[in-house]
Amino acid sequence: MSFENQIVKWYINNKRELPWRENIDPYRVWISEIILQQTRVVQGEKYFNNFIKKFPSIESLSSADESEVLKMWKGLGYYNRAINIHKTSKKITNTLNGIFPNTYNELIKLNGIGDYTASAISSICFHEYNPVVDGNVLRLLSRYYGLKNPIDSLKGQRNIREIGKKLISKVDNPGDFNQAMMEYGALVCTPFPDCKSCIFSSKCIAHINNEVDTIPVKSKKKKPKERFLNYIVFIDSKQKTIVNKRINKDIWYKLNEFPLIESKTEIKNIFTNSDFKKLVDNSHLTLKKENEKIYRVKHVLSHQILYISFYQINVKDLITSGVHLSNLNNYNFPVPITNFINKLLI
DNA sequence: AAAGCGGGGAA
DNA sequence: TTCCCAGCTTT
Repeated sequence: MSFENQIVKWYINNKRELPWRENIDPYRVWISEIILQQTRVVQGEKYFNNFIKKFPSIESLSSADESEVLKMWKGLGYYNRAINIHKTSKKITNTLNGIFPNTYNELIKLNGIGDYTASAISSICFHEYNPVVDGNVLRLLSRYYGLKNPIDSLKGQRNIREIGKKLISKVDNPGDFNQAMMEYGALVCTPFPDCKSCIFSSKCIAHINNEVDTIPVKSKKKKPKERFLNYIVFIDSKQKTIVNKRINKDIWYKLNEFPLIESKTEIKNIFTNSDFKKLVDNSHLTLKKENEKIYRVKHVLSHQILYISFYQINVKDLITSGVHLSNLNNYNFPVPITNFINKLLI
């Protein structure tokens, strides 16, 4: 049996029962594909269920506030995915008459949908023969064919896409084939695989040449940059504090935070009045030194290492238009700030 | 072509 | 610690 038919057969017999496989509603498939970008199935599954429960249809999603969509995304990371999902839902509802685009060429024009997602949706929902190229496929095919082009290079990825194109052209169900490739990469041909249980081990070039641990090849190695974030958590006598929204093109775009001073190194000394008068509009606030607490935490992202300090400072004056501490859970904070609030502030 | 963008789980 | 996950967008 050919590779492409063998892996589809394996998929039919071994696939996981997952909520987005209950049907092929393009809305649900689309949401699942966006959630699962750079995200493991086990992590994304609960987000998918919560998201679909909150927004059962594309109309309900399109009429929601952006903050409500971000709330469902909180903790999942790469928050532009949520913003793009919201944008695209509005476009489909308001300018495409609510009709989901049903071809690769139309899908790839939408915000947040690239080659992978357009291929996935068009193959699973509309039976188009577009091969997906994700991390699983790159790993599986580069091992099976013994390819040593770096998989993080455009050339290496284009090559594997061409191979995928030939393979998918010979199967009956392109959606099943694409999901089979990813499922096999996720369950069998993993980064540290158990080749004894692999049905392709007798034909896998990497296995035959004992190169499974060196294929796929990756070229890029970038050192994460270090940043020092100092959050000032003002608290007045009425238990109110100041909350801002991140508006710059940076991490945590459109999420909330406390007043921030970013520094080149870790700040040891306590802030003075002049330090934090720069932070807030109502600079009549005065520092009250007693009851001050400092909490430091290291938070690691893929591309940055964050050294975060929270300075909890009581102020004498009342904060105008502040947020009560018991009301903070209505705001979308990044994970390290949520942890601080839950563990130490409330 | 390269950089920027989260968070968590596994080895 | 290091790797990497159903990638996309901007520079």
